[in-house]
Amino acid sequence: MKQRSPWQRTHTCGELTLANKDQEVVLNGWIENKREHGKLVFIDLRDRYGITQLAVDADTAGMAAGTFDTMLRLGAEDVISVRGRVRPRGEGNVNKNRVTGEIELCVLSVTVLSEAETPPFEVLDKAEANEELRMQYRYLDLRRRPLQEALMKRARFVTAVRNFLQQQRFIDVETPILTKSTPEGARDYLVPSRVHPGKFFALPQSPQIFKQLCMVAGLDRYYQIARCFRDEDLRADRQPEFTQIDLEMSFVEEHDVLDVVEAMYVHAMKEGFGIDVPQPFPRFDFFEAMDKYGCDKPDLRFGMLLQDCTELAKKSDFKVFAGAVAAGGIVKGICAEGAAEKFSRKGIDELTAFVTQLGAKGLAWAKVTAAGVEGSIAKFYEGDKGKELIAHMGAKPGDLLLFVADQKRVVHKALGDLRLKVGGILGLRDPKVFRCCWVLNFPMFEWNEDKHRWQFAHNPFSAPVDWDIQDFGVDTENIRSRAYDFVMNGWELGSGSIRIHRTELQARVFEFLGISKEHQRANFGFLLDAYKYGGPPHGGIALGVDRIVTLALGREGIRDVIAFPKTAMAFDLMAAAPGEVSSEQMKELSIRTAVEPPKPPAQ
RNA sequence: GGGGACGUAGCUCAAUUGGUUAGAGUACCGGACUGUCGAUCCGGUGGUUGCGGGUUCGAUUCCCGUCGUCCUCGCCA
Repeated sequence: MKQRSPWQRTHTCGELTLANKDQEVVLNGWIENKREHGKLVFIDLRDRYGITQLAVDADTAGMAAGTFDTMLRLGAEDVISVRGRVRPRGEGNVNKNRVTGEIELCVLSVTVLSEAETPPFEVLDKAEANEELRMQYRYLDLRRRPLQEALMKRARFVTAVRNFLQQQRFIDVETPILTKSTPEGARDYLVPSRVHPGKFFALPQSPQIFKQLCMVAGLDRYYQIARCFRDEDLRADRQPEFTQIDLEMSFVEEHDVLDVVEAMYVHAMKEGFGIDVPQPFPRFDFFEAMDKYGCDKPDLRFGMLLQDCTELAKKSDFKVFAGAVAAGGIVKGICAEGAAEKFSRKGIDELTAFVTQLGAKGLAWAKVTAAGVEGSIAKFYEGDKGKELIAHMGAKPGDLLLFVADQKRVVHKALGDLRLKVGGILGLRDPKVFRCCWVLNFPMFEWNEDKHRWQFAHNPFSAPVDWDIQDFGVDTENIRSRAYDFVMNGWELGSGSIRIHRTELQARVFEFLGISKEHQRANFGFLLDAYKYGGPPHGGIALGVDRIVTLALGREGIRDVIAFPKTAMAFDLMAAAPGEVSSEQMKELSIRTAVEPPKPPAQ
């Protein structure tokens, strides 16, 4: 039999029920709450598994001397071991909100394992303290059930992913954390090398190159729950270090990757969170997604698709419409079902302000009635013209029609965001509903206005749809890459591609992007070299674990699902990191800071 | 780097558009209480109003700077 010290628990705080009636048990945990009634005291004892009520009755036969007084003295967050007898609570005293609510532990003795100072905030299920304080005392915040639940479900999800991939013959491979700076992309976190004075490692922005090298190595299927580091400014959905499900497969085409990931995702969502994600995930061509949803990450929880009205607008008397078309633009509209009476004149003004902020010149609108349309564009759409518009939009009385006329880019941005906003107002974006999709064939390059040159849209290793393409300079904006995104509820959760696996093509992409031969050699030489020795066709994807868990649990931001997150200024309030280091350490690393040491306060 | 919001008791907030001794709930401390479950009742301790400067007879309140937190744009292949 396993050895157990007298103070060690026989059960957790979440498992005792009527089945344990009359048993003598030992529980360990934190005091959550105490309710005194003179000679009777109730204490809620908490551990990860639940809460059990302790009843300390001064008149209990066989109670160890001093137990009652000790219990009276103890308070919130003290850590104790209690020995007692399980007893039913009796009629009218059952707490149905708790698994252990039908019993209580009649305390016979107590051992104080650790006394706690009054905590800086109360450890309650509901977070009442502000985030700054909660991050500073993260270990206290993590005692709260919602946070523990997030960590447990996250762990279950990740385990399900591992099990699935392992079964699909993927190999979990660890790639370096100390690696090489990549010239493009996000800013790197750098680590100075002691033995190579003046030289620096970079923390990986992703294991991208290494996983491709795993393919060249013949591992065939690689995966890793990988930590990635990017030194960019943060957001609610962004941390300087974050976790990806990173995978790569050899001898595959898009559908092979998508099929595996889709099956993995459905499995892990069910195992981790009990969420049923409906399949199959629709697969959109990039331009199809843009046309229908105005963005490359469609929220499929509701319809309200963008509908092209350019042809109708062409012959319109409404100068805003006709004018936009004449200027080479387009006109599109959305139909918000039954929304006519939900938006007052003021409400529509707010929507107008919203799209104006996004670059649109205005918002044309019409409420559909039995007789036709009324609203800002009604006088241009009287009689048959109005009927034609209604028919074109597939609208019925009570619907609200919203239109934007401008250059395509502006229309898609404004109407795409407006669709989300109106959908939100109408309650069509239920956080408990989950709809996934794929978006394929992204443009290979995008124009960088500031740097005045083309840059890759996904990553420089994504293959073009046309393997034999000779000149990237011709019709550049229409060159498509074999890149794809994984999207759920309007959030981009993953991104990947079929890669280039030939030296020559990879070199030409780099060349087109203005990365010199020397630069290529210095930064990607080992990848280009690797391809010389036989690189298999391959492709993969990386999914953002933090975002997936956040969305699945309906939390506000990814900080809620990360054990020890950093602030918006990338600062760890608990550890006070980053911090200063000694001059000896600096000297050893051959580095000097350009920051003036803080002046000592004036005497 | 830009914009916005916030910073008052351990915690969450209030304080009359600049005016008496900065209040409440909760936590904490003391007391009462044998069926509570965010127990209840009575009493009490607790404040550099983030920090620095300015305007004013007088600043939690107005102004400038600074620090911190959050949101957001840029940025994030």
